[in-house]
Amino acid sequence: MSFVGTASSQPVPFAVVRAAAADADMPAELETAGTVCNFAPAETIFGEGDPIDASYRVLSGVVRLCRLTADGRRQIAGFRLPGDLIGIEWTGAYDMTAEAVRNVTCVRYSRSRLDRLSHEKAEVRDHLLSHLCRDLRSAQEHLMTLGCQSAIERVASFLLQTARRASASDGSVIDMQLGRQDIADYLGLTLETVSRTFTELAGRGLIATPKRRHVVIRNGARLKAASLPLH
Amino acid sequence: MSFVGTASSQPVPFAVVRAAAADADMPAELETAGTVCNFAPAETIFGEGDPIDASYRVLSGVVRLCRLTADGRRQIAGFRLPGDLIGIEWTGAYDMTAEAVRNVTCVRYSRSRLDRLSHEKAEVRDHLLSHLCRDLRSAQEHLMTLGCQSAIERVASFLLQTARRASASDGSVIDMQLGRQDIADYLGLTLETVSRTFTELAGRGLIATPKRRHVVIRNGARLKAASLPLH
DNA sequence: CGGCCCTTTGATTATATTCAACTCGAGTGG
DNA sequence: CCACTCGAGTTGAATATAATCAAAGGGCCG
Repeated sequence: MSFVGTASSQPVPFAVVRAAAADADMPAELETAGTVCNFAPAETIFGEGDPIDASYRVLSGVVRLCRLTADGRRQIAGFRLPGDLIGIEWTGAYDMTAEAVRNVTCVRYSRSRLDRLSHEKAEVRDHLLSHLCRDLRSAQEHLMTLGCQSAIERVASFLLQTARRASASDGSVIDMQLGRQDIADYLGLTLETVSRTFTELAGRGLIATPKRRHVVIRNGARLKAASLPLH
Repeated sequence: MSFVGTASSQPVPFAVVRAAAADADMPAELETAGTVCNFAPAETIFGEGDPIDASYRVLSGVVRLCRLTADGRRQIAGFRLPGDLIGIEWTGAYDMTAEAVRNVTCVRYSRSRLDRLSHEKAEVRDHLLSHLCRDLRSAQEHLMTLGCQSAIERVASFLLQTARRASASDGSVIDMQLGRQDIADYLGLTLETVSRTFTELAGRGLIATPKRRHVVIRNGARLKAASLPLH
């Protein structure tokens, strides 16, 4: 099977998209403050329970936020893309572990500096607040997925969400960087079930999987029908 | 079977507890502002998608926050107890439906007034912010439940969480007001599965169900072992 | 006391998990 | 440049878990 014909030849860089949009409402104070730092694949940016000494803004790559259980089960609460802020919780300790999925670049804001900025500049405070609200909203959306949807619906919703965040349209190749296990832990499924579901969706012609960690939405409308219409 | 001997004779009023604690850090401005209003069982306080014209503080009773899918599936995002604030999202419309589980009393704050208060008084703003953080944290906890736990673990965790919120200790009767369907929709299970799990836990002697919507934790330690140790 | 709704229980089925084998492909070193 | 190797992904068969369908029991309300 071949999708070279219809698929655009340049993969949509899932991990670099949205930076422009997010930067648009980024206060100048945050734009200039902070230090750039890099993380290798699977490297920990901060760990659950660690005292909060810094917050980060993602510049490139994908970050996974996750929690582990005592017996090793993992739940990924979400993926953060360029433009997103992580580690801005107001408690004393991080309540999630943040890990680089593959190579990641961030801007690091020291806690004290961010506190001062958000205290002095209403613009910064509002920006952090709106991020917090976005996180809450996305967690609630995620709850619907985990509580109400079947495997196919979960994967279909996830792919649509991914395509939307990447501003990808039908036919564009999305480089989502994520392996099957990451997707499984995000969706509350096993990696085998995710794999089978990809195969099933590809068989129906709704998507294509040209190469590892890449995906093409071939029929967004039908994919949407396969996902759960939330309202 | 009888638990009258060990169970305290007065049910712990799950729905009235915590008011004292929550009120402790309640800004005086919020304490005095607003109008009291009542809701009958199953009555809608506000609906998902409605324009936000007011926020509420629960005085008594239990409120469920939920979302429906197009085909009628329901996910309950959480239950709100006295002292909790609902409808404080910063978007233009409510993103949840809030319904009274049984009789509920609330204080209603008009949107414009709350906006003004939070703008003028840092104390009020911080209070709203801390509530928002609490909501986010509880949503993330909920994600672990829905993504990682088995039916028994979910019910056990839920009961422990309920007991903690009610400040109930082993042996006290907790009036949780919730029916099996509400618990099921919160935990992402069916009501039959919830019922069977209650039966199972009661059979093991971990809990007792003296009457409808009441529950007694008989062995909190073993119940905790049956729930998922989150870390 | 009667009716209704909530809850429990049972039997069967659907769905996803588990365990296992195999395939593919990307990256590596000869 | 090609062969090799290892990790990621796919596929299959058997199993476990919860959902579904159905019926009966019990408590709370009038």
